[in-house]
Amino acid sequence: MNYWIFKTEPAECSIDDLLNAAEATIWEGVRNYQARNFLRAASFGDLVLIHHSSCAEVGITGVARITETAFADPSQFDPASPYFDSKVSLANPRWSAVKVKGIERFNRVLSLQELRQQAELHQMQLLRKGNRLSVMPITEDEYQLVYFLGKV
DNA sequence: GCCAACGTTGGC
DNA sequence: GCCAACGTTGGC
Repeated sequence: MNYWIFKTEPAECSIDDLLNAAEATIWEGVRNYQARNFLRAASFGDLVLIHHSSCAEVGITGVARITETAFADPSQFDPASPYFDSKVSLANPRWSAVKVKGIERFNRVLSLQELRQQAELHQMQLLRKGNRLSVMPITEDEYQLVYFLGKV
């Protein structure tokens, strides 16, 4: 079992969107090689902390689970998609997607400021200055602490 | 809206 | 393969 943090702009796909979706939600549009490689490393059942970015209340808002491991991201082939990549073909896809299901919403949003106050979380990539990765691994201990804080 | 940090592109 | 220029991300 692995643990991850996925960033999302809530205007696009919030924790509530994930929780309200009848089916699993496709996590598409990742266009960074390092983030893509992390997506490919995700296993069925892995737990995912959902982080809201570029919004009024930035922070970790809940938990989701990987329900389908990496497959070719369909949006890379779709000229109508903002994630379209003209350099790929069906025979030579470049980008991957996974599917996730929302599990639960935290009782409050865990801000970056609050997370930074936890000495045990200082190693988290999410908290590094200038961090831009949208898919990041997290240790089990870090996950457990964040989950605890979110449910207080 | 500012701007630091970072990834990508492309000329050489 | 170097590196400057450029575009994007994302917190604040």
